[in-house]
Amino acid sequence: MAGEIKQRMIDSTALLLAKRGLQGTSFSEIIEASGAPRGSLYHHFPGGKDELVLAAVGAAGERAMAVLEQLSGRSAVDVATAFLALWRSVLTRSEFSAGCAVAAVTVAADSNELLDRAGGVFRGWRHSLSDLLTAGGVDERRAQALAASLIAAGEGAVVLSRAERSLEPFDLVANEQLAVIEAASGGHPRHHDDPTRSDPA
Amino acid sequence: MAGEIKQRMIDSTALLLAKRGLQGTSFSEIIEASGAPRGSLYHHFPGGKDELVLAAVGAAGERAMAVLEQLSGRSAVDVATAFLALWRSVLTRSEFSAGCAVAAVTVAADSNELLDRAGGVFRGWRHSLSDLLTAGGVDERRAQALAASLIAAGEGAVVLSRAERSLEPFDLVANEQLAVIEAASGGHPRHHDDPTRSDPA
DNA sequence: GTCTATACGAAGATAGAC
DNA sequence: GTCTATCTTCGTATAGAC
Repeated sequence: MAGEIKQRMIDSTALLLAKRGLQGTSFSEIIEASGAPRGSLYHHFPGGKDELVLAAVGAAGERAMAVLEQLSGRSAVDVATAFLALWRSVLTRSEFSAGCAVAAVTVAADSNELLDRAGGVFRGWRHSLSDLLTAGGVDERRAQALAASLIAAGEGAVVLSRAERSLEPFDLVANEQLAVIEAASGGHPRHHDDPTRSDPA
Repeated sequence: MAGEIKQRMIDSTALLLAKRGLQGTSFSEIIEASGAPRGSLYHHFPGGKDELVLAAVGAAGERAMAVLEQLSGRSAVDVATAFLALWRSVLTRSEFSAGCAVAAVTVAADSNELLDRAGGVFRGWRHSLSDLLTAGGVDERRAQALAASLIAAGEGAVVLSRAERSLEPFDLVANEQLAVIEAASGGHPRHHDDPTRSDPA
C-alpha cells in the first residue's frame, strides 16, 4: 500500500528530528533511514522537506496524544507517572541521543507555519493532560498549571539529561514533579521506588 | 583592543544560537551580526565554527552564572524568582524569537565535545542554584531536586512559550514552580502579582 | 592582522528516462 | 509512479594580497 511507505518516511523524519534537530536532519538521511526511494519523496511530499517536517511534528504530537488517551480514568499520579515514563524511555532507548522532535523543531524553526504546528501540539498536550489531572482529582485551575509544568519540566529534563548523558537530572526532576502532583491530588500514594522507571513498550 | 572584537563575535554567536539553533546559524550571519571582518574570524578562531560555538556556549553559561552569583544571601523564593525572570526577559525582549543557546545546541549537537560543554554548563547551574536554595532555607537534599526542576521547568517553559508565542505557558509554569519553592523553604511569602514579571535590565 | 576572492563540499530541488 | 542524474544554492574553509 502506498500509505505504508509514506508513513514510514514520516516516522523516520520524526525520529531523526528528535536526534539531530531540524537543520541537522538531511533528506539523504531520511531516505536512508526510511528505506524509501529518493524519487518517491517528492511524489508524496511535493512541498519537500518543509512539508515532511510539518507532517513529522504532527505525527510526534499524535503519538503522545494516543498515549494520554489510554490513561483516561486513572489517578493524577498515574497519569503523571506514565507521561514522565514516556520521556524517560526515549532517553534510555536512544542512549541519550534522542529527545523531543517538537521541541527540537521549535528552537530551530525557520517559519511561522512550523512554529504554529509545534505550538498546536503543545496546546493539545496541555489540554489533554489538564483534563486527565482534573479527572484524577486535581482542582481544575491548578490542573492547568500542573499540566504545563509537567510538560515543561519533562521537556527540560530531557535536555539536561541528554547534555549530561545521565539520568540523574531527569530522575531528580521527575520525582519532584510526582511529589507535587501527589500532594495536589489529595495524596494518592505512589510506590516507593518510583514507577517512572518501569520502561514501557 | 583585540579582545573586544573577539568577545563581540562570541556574544553574537550565542544570540544567534538562541534564535536559530546550531545548524541554523551560519558564519555569514555571525559576521554580519558582529560587524566583524570575515577574515578575522579564522584568525581568532582557527578551529572555525566548532570552536566559536564552543566558546559561545561557555559564554552563555557564564552569563547566567554571573546573575546567580549576585543572588548570594537572598531567600529561596527570591533566587527562583530572579532565575525565572531571566528567562522571561529573554522571551519578551526577543518577542519569542529567542530561547536558551545551551539547550538549542544540546538538541542538535553533532559532537561529544559540544555535548560535554553543554552538560558542564547545566551542571554548573544546578550546583550553583542548589547552593543558593540551601542557603535560602531549603533542605539540602531537596535543594538539589528543586534546582534541577527549576532549570528544567524554565527551559521547557521557554520552549512552550516560543512555540505558542504567548507568555501563558511560561507564567503558568513559573508560578507553579515558585509556589513549590515557597512551600519548601518554609513559606517565605512572595508578592501577590508575582515578581517574575518585573523585567530586569 | 585584516581583507577579498575562491575552492570545495553538502543539501535541497528538479528534469527526464523507465 | 518510481528512479537516477544533475543543477543550483549555500555554507565552510582557505589562499594569497595588502
